[in-house]
Amino acid sequence: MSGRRIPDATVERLPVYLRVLHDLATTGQGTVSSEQLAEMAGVNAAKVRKDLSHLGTYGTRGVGYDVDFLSFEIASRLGLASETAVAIVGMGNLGRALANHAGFRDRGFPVSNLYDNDESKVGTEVAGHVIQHLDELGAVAKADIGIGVITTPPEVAQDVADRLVQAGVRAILNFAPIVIAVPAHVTLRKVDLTHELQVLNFYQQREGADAATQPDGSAAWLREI
Amino acid sequence: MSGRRIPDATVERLPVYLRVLHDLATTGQGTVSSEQLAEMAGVNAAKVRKDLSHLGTYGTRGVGYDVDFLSFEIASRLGLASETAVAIVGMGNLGRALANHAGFRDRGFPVSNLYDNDESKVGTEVAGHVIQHLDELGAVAKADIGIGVITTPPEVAQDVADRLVQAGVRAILNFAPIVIAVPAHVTLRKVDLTHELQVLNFYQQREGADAATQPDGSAAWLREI
DNA sequence: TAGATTGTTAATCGATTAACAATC
DNA sequence: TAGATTGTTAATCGATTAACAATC
Repeated sequence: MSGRRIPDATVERLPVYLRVLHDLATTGQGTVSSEQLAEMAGVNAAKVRKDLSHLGTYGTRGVGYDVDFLSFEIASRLGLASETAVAIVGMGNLGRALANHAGFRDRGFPVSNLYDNDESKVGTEVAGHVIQHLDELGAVAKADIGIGVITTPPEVAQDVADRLVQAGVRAILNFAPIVIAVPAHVTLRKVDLTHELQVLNFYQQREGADAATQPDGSAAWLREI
Repeated sequence: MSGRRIPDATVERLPVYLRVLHDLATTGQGTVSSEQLAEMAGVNAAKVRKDLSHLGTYGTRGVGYDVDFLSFEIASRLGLASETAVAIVGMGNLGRALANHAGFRDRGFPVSNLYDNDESKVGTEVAGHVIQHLDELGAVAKADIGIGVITTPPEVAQDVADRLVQAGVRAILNFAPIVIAVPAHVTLRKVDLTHELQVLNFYQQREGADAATQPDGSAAWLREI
């Protein structure tokens, strides 16, 4: 059944499936089973079928899914039929790296505007774009920026978010390591690099602790005392 | 009750709480209620108390949590008592930006090694480190690298992951837009920038559709035909 | 027809949340 | 003691998974 509301957990996996389907299309494979798609996406087959069932009944029993057709349907659901312009605010190391990241343009997210509040940077070029002053953000027509990316220091991130919202931006990707607040109609996601390292650290350490735990539940290091 | 196993969802939030607690410590605030911590972390108070209850009973009824003490306990659980060295493989735009990212060192994750397979880059310096050839990865003693970061093109990401695992690295953060496989004892996380934009695009678009949906359930655009 | 594979059901598991007794 | 706030319970919700009838 092609239910109306797609679960959040499923939405998170759609880009992964799309990526795999593109790879399959490149190799010329015409159809794919949930089994193979699952294998390549790093999930299990039941989850793939359940996820896809939320989009519609696009598979053929006994055969699988048509790679191109499924690819198109997922892209449509993700709203990738048209390009979405991206503005990056904060031209430090990360901001410049993202501005130069070819993957954005290639995947339908061309970088259209770069901003900073540092006068020495304003007017210089990065990745073919002249850096504008943050104050010019309001001059952009509402529809011109689909997604705002924040790569500023945390101290100014909330202010930048406010300005983006004021300028009509309704989707924000925040790289600044701070919790920012936006109105309900704005979609916010964050990428916190240190956060990733800390969580990795936790599981790595726990894995080690588990490995050192004996069947009787006592930790190995206790024996070394 | 300080249960042994911390739920994944809680682990994901611990770094956020830690960040907030550090900010509070900086302002000199001695104790914090679950209410305030929740507000600052962007979650609800019941979730904060539930999360913290998995670590132990560190709060005081009627008072709240001691900022420094709780901060220390969370940091301990995340394994942040000692530093964890980070190696970055792939010295493109993103790799160089991460190498220069001061936030890593400041948070206990000093960048210790940089690698690339491009001979023209090997031997040059980035952020005070000489870039080494990928082939030298195996020469690193097991304990020297705590976390490997992959910022290569997707085509070589799996090979790089294999080499990191071979070199004894047990935690990997993958920025290459491809699903990579690692042995069970290795912890893997990924950051896919395009993925983030695609998911943002989905919700932004759906938000628009929701706004255009009338109370009776019909979409607004139907009326415009 | 026989084999393959989907789409869906239902059981299970984990996460969220409100409510409140415990207690500082 | 009275007010505040935790830690825990229990209800609810959403996600995962195995199993299998439907069907190509």
